[in-house]
Formats: sequence, structure tokens, C-alpha cells
Amino acid sequence: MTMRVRFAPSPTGYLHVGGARTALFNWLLARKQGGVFVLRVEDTDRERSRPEHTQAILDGLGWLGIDWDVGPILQSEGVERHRSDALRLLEEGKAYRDFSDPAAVRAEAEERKMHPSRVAREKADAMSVDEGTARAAAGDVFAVRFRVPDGETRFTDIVHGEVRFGNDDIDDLVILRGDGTPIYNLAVVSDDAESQITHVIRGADHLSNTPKQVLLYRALGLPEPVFGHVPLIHGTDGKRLSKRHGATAVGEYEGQGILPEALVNFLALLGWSPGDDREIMELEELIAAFSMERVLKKSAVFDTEKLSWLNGKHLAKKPTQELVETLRARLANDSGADAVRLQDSDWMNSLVDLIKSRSRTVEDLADNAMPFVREDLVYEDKAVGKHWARDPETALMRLEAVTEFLADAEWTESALEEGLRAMAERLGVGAGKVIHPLRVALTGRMSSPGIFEVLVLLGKAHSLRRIEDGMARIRAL
RNA sequence: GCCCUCAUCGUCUAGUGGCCUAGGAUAUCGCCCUCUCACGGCGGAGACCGGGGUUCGACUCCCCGUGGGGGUACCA
Repeated sequence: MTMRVRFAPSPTGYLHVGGARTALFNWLLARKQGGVFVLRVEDTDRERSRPEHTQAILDGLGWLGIDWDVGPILQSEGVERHRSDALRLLEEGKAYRDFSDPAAVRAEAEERKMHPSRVAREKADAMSVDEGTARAAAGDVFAVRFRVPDGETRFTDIVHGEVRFGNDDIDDLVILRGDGTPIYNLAVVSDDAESQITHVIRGADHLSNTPKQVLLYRALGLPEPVFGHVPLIHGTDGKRLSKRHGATAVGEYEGQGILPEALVNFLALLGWSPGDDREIMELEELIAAFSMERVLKKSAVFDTEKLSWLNGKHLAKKPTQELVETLRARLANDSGADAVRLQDSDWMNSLVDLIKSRSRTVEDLADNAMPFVREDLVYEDKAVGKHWARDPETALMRLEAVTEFLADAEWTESALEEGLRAMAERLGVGAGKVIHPLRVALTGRMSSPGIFEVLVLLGKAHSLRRIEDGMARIRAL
């Protein structure tokens, strides 16, 4: 039997990194085993579900490179089946009508220190079947509650092993609301069975709900899938990952310049490891190495520092040509960017080669490119202060000497380096003393790629113009 | 409250009774490279939650405790 897994997000927000990790594990498993990956959108909460969220989730998955074989199936399309399943349980006496008012039951339960579902069952049992049928026929509103049988419910979870719950601890759950719409626990069971899901891999937050679902599978006479509850992702304080820990939506990481392959790699390593020392892995490699047996039970903390490092690795690994495209896309809306240079592929390749090892994110890449792709230079206060303002006369003198040397220098890295070092020696100072003020003039910054590479990249005319501008600024200090 | 579940460096993890004076990565610190910043190289510091068992021997098995997380809706 081919393995069939699914990812079933509810469209109540954007694609959360936790959800993305669950989707990834399902996807990796399906791809590894030659199985089928089903995508189902659980939109039965009409209060909170929104179509734009569905689209955002689909976009997020697509960005990560996670595709699906079946779907997206909308859970709401299955309500008739959910309803008939619930009604069947009612007919078979495995569920009962609950005519009580939820608020009143809650109040009574509190007073009698009981669970609401016990009160509801008591009231239902006090009513004869005929009376219930008559009231229903008369149009009285009722919810349908599943009658949890006595005993114990156990199931095997591929990450946790055998799990058992005493049925006394499981309350009679509503499966059909007063308005006739189905409740989650019934809908998932009905839908997973309908899609012939063989392995339900989901977050550990569903572990406690699983016995209810197992009971429903059995009452409905449906084949039970294998369950696997993967650990949750927490914030740095050990609490469930939420907004206050920073970005939680996949789209936010895209906005921060994180590469999809890096996020996928990072997410895969949260609660799973290949068993050897590999950390930087591509999608294909992850598929080949993945197995549920190596999924951990312990929840993991989402550490953005490590994600950032991993992103830097993937950035450095990525072909320069591709990064040029990424950078162009990023700079497309930058009105100050030099359009001619952006189009010059050879020049862009040289630029990216110089800045990619100095960047951890696409954002960094764009920032590091600024002094080169924009005509108007932004001078960092710190750089100006340290290398110009502290001793303007000397800075000016050195830049004049540099200008003189550059005027008829051969424009290659080696020739520039040789000549400039010799010049510094003649001035009786270390090369750094000349290079630092020059760097500020050329880039406006404290740090940049090697100065000779910068000179070559910028070109002679451009470099000389910037030095001239710089000297004018120093005189104005 | 009740139920479920988890527990190795700050963080991600390796470890399935002797290979562990606990390995790797990240972060951090120091050194090297060096025109700066990165990259890279080398090195340091840093963990088996506590207590009982079981065993010749426990990070590894069992029990209790503690702490964290989850569930307990006519939410999903």
C-alpha cells in the first residue's frame, strides 16, 4: 500500500514556521517513500478562516519548494459527509442529542464541580429516545455529542511509542454543533479516512486529542492510520513560539532575506538530524537522509542566530549568477540604483563575488552592494570621524598623494597594490594609513571588500571622482 | 485541578549498558591570516535536572520528585 500523508493547516493566519516544519516532515517522508502528499485546508472555523490566508499558506509552501500531489482540498467541501457520519453515530446509539444550552450547562457544571460534558450526558440520558426524536422533529436545536465508551484507548505513535489514555479522562465531545456544522475532531477523522491517509504526521499539540479521534475511527468502522506527533517549536524562553519571539511567519523570513533552501535546511534540523555530522544540506540530500525513526521527542528552540549562519552558508554556496538575479530583483524598486550597472552582468558577477562571503542574508547582500550600485554615497559618521575628521590635514594629504599615483597607474589589482604600497613607504607610513581614508572616500564605510578589488570594480574614472568628492568634504570639515 | 508528554553544553544535536576523562555545530572568548569587514585556520571555556533503585558497570533501563510543554471549547 502506498503511503499517503497530509498537511492540514487552518487558514487563520500566515504559514507559521511550526506548520512549515510539519509540512516539511510530511513532504520529506512522502518523497522518500514514494508516497502521496495531500494538502487539505481546514477552513471549517468560519469566524477566523480567510481566503487570503489560504493563498498565503500556498505561497509559503511554494516558496519553500514543498509541492503537493493532491489538493488543496477544502475541508468545508466535506461537510455533508461529516454530517452524515455524525448522524450515523447518532442512529447507532454511539452519539446522543444534546438539547441543552451551552452557557447553562457550563454554569451548572461549575456549581456541581463537574465537567460540562458529564452534565450534558446526564440530561441526555434522562430523556427517552422518543422524546429526543420528537423534540428534534419539532425543530428544537441540538448538538450531537459522541458517547465515549468505558475502558482505555491506546494507540501506537511512531515517535512516542505506545500511548494510552483512560477513557474516564476523555469527555463526550460535541461532533456536530447546534447549527449542524461539524467539529474538528470529527472532520479530521472523516477527511483523513476519505483521503485514505495512512500516516498522520502532525504537531505534538494534537497528541492529547488523538484518543478521541481513535475512538471515532473505531466507532465509525474506519481504518486507523499510523500516528506520529512531532515535537513543537519553542521560542528562546522555552515558551511556544509566538509573535513576541520575533518573526513566526515564513513570509517574514523571506522578507528578511533568508533563502528558502536555508529555511528548509534549518527547519529540517529542528527535531531531526541525519545521524552524522552533516548540517548544510540541500533538499535532495534531506529527502535521501530523512526518516521518522530519527525524529526527536523533545521540542526545539528556534534559534535565529543559527538560521542566520546557515543562510550565510547557503548564500556562499549559491552560484554567483543566481545571486545576481536575486540582487537585481531586490534592487528593482531602488530608484537610486544605477540601472546601467545593474544590467552589466560581468560587472554584477564581480560585485557579488566580492560581497557574498561578507553577507549572511539577501538583505546584507543588498546593503553591501549599495556603495557600488548607487551613485550617491552615504558616508558613515563613524568612518568619517575616525579616518577623516580626526586629522583632516593628513587625510587630505594622503588622498592627494593617492590621486597623483592613481592618475597614471595601471588599473589592475596587482599593479595598484604594488604601487600604493610603495607610495605609502615613500610617505613613511604603513599602507593601512593610506587605505583607510581611501576606503571612506570610495565606499563611505568603515569596512568593505579589499581596497584594490574595490578600485578595480569601481573603475578609474569613478574612483577618482569619489576621491575628489571626498577631499572636498574633508576641506569642508 | 485532571490527563498526556518531554528532559545531554546558552541553543541545535550525536549518543540505544562498558567505545564517554560525553563527539559535532552554533553562539562566545583568544590566536593566526590581514588594508578594514567577512570568509578561512587553530585553540579555550561550556552539558548528561535531582534522588532512589537494577547491574560487575549507567548519559543510556525502572521508580519517585522537580521543571518545561501540550490537552482539557458547540476553535483548529
